[in-house]
Amino acid sequence: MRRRAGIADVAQAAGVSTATVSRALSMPERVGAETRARVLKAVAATGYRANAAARDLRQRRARAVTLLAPNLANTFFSRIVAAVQDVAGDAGLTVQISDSLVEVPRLAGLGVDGRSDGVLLLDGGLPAEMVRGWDVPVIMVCEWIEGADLPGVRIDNRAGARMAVQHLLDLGHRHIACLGGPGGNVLSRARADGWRAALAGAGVGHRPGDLMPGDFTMERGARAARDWAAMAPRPTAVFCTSDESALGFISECDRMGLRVPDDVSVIGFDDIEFSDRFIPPLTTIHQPRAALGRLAAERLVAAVTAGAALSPEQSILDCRLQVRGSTAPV
Amino acid sequence: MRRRAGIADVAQAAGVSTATVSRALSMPERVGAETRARVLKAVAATGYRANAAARDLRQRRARAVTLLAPNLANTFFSRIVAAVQDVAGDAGLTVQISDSLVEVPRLAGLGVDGRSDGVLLLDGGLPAEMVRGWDVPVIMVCEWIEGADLPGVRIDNRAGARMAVQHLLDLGHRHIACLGGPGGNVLSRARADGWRAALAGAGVGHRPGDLMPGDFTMERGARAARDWAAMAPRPTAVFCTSDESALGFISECDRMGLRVPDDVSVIGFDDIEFSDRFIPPLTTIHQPRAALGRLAAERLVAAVTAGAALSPEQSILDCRLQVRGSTAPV
DNA sequence: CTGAAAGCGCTAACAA
DNA sequence: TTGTTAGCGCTTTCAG
Repeated sequence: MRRRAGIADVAQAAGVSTATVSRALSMPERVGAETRARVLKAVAATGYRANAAARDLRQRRARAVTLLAPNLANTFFSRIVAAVQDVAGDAGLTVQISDSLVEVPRLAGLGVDGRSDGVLLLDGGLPAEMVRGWDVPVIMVCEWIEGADLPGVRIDNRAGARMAVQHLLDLGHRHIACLGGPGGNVLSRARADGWRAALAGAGVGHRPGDLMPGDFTMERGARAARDWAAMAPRPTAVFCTSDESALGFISECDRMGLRVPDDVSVIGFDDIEFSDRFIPPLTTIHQPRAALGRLAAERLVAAVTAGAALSPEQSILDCRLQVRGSTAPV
Repeated sequence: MRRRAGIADVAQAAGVSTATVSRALSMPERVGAETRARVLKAVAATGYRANAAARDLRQRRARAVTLLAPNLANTFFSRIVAAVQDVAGDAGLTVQISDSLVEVPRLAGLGVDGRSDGVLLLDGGLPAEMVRGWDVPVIMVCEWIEGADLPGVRIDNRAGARMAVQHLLDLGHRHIACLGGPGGNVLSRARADGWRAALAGAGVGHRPGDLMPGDFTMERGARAARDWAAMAPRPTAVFCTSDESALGFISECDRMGLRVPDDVSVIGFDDIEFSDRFIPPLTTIHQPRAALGRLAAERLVAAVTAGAALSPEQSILDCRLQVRGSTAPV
């Protein structure tokens, strides 16, 4: 296959300068109609396609944004990724994905190597000073970094957790366990706080063992179910800080011959795809993932295309209680 | 914030030429020890970081691969995406994601705009001539394009489907429906073929209505369950060509007061995360998604870094029957 | 071992 | 309206 045509080939074929070709393609109105036609014909004849990398270098921008998340395999992220891709794609920006769990040196270069115009950060666990070292705009999605006050898009996790626990209280439960998330994670903390606050608000106590360690995964949820079954007295309800762990919990209950919600009420957090179709359907806090991804992408794209800084505000989207079949009165 | 240091700034600070700085950084052994030290000091002092975009342009490569899939929101893809990211990242390549469902013109530019060195294509529905028009290597993952014989990595879907149906036959089922996938999709066809072949091999017949239209989604699976319930006689087992649709099917059976596997055996295809923890756990054909993504990425990365063409072979990975609780003897 | 100079392929001032 | 001329920031001959 012969070498791909460059702008010079087109210019020659059309009998004009390369500058004219460039203009005919990117600002057609500033070129004579007849010239433009000649150029377009030459483009068609040569099969010319502009080299985006060269244009980007010249214009000192990358026309790309980076999505940085821990564990891309997590299905929680997929909807967000899709929404981001959608918005960015419509704006003519490429989306690059990266794993935030790789070594810091590799990450540090990300925001400064000229290959990305902005970052969507879904991991609140990165060192604030590293993120500050990037010289492209950064927006946090879902999570946030304590003390680095970056622009962000998220829900009020603490309030969501309170709603969840309040729902259980409303059903008459008075012994409510909480299955936590990964240690150190901001969401884990906020949601566990909400659990505590709801109980305190209702004057209901809890024992040390009622806050069960977790990590948002199904396997860990299953393990928690076994631990729960061994407790005496058993909590009559459990607030799982993620849907995945709730699903794992329920599944393991089933394997132990215990029924949800008859033997224990279970509520989750996130409202992932499968929750609605689980058996029983999972009562949970709905987190609008597509909207979160979309809004974050829109804010970032706006900043990037305007060449402006991101406004530092936090966009807080609503979450809501989605009552389904996994919770019942005591 | 002051302007980011360029290679010229470093050169000046170190009292050497830009060429030497470049060499000190990328081929340290070809520079005098003392000079190298001076350069590194200057790098540290200026906070210099090479502009990757400029390097890439000069070297005429993008150090990036593109992952092109329909509907990134589909959880089926997440594991593959993660595996690809992992392999590519380790090789120093960026992963760009794109939606294969956007308009053809936008897609056509993808493989020729100099911003990507290769494509992982997860959509068998793209026009072959467009893909042929790309001038970077392309590897198909999971799906394939009829008639364009591109390198690929996948399982034998027809054989997998046969295994699934054979399992039902072995359990004594003689009236086995098939819930299909999206029309025109290569996987739909291959899996439905496998269903037909297995039945034929066992001398078991099927009626026209036994091949139910589907699209791999849970909602459609649920709808199929209602259709199935209305059939007379009802098939005693159904082979769903995707796990998602199987889960939707089972869930809807539950809502109708019917039990799986007591009232109907259900088998899926893919073995997604949730299948193992569904109630009942889903019997299915395990498709090694991480391995598929990993191998495809490895092949592509090898070709890209060697600057060589991809060998045209199809890598066929093993799939296997994973028996769980959603199937039972008649 | 090091430096000067020529680009990668394109766009943006500036003139004409 | 069009062409000329410089670069974007780096790497890579080619000399020295």
